[in-house]
Amino acid sequence: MAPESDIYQSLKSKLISNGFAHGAKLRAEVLREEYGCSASTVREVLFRLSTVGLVSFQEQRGFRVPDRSPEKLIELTHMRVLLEAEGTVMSIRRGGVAWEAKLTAAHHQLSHIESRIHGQTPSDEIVAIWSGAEKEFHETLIVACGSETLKKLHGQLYAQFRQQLMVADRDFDFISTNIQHHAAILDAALSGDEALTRQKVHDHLARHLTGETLGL
Amino acid sequence: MAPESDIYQSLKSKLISNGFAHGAKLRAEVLREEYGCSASTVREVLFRLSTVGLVSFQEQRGFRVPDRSPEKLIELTHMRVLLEAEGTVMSIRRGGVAWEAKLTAAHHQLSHIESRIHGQTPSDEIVAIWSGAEKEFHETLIVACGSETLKKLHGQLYAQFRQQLMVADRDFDFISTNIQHHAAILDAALSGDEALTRQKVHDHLARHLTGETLGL
DNA sequence: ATTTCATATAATTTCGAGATTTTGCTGTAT
DNA sequence: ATACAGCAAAATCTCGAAATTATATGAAAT
Repeated sequence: MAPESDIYQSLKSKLISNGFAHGAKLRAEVLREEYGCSASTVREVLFRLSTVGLVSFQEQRGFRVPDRSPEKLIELTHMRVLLEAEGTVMSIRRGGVAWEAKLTAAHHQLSHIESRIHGQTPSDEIVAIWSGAEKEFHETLIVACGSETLKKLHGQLYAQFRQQLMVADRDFDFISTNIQHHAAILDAALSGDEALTRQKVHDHLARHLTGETLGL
Repeated sequence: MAPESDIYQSLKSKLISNGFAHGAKLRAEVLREEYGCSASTVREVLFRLSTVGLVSFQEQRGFRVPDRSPEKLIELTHMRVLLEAEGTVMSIRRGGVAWEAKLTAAHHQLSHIESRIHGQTPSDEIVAIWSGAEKEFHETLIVACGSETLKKLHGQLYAQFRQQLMVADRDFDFISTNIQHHAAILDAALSGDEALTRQKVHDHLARHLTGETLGL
């Protein structure tokens, strides 16, 4: 039998990879069958996901997938820039060579995948791999910051960001610029230039601050 | 019968005002009686509180009140400075006169209470009033920032910060410096000097960045 | 045709019991 | 004395059904 934590992870990744339509109702009775557990168990999971912003909840009106909104994406991006820039600078200060090695490795992986995608429309599987590598790179940036609080907060924001972005749209034109952005962040971090690093983290996410990535 | 949202609020405020000992076990069966509902309902509430960091949860081992730790308080303070400084600057830019008036009002209230406390050891009731006013002032700083995401995040952090701080300790010696800090933040904000405002927000919280407020 | 109200249907919320797992205790062997 | 196994007690987790509340349907009145 699937323990509740598994259902939590499974539902979470489905929400983040846009396995549900935005605004769709999430009925515990329906999801119950898919996971082979009771409705109460699903309900608990949905409650937990609602407190971290991945599911919206209204009393007596059940659970829903949050709607997409340009404002929300802009706000989430803003917070990501704030936390990621701060966390990366902290990692630079206290991460040492071990962190630099980890970051270089994460970038190498991501870079490899992105150059494969470059130009063509990738398969579902490639998209999933890219998502994992992109997440890994951005998590590695802040992994040595020394603040569990920052990392947990960033995790919440990143998940909501992904949910808003709908990578499933397959608009991978941005990949080529992404390659340059990620390289620029890596170079700045390795050089130890804190101001430059902050700038490059900001530049990488800046296109989400205008609403253009949501078709505005 | 108390709806679940009431139990959530009630438990939350009890956790924040240190109505439970740090590290204490939170058994659903016990809390059930206090709120006159079933254990399952309490369990759901505890789950929700765990996702926002006010309750710690371990699989098959139940719920606990998070332990106090200097590191945690330092991390929470760091994040508060980051978000509160940013949010206040955003409020300065887009809040207008209406926001300035609200902030002045909130400060006036807080200032009044703090000058009454000054020197003496206050009663439970006064502490509760002060807590409310202090929360109100800091929320007002960021209320006009325009980002629901920032406000929600800050709310989570503020709650955890309060839980760590244990105001119940009644060490109100800091009140006199607090009065000056709050006034300095207000003045800086009203003057429109963004850099100065960031500095004053930082200064106000700086004493929590050393661990001294946890007896180190 | 639109609104209002009563009814029927469906969804949500609460509950307490049964199944599972952990925890504490006791006796035995090293 | 310490370590370990087995047993008992207590706590946690899961479940499905009952109670409550929202939503949809349709009839009557304006």
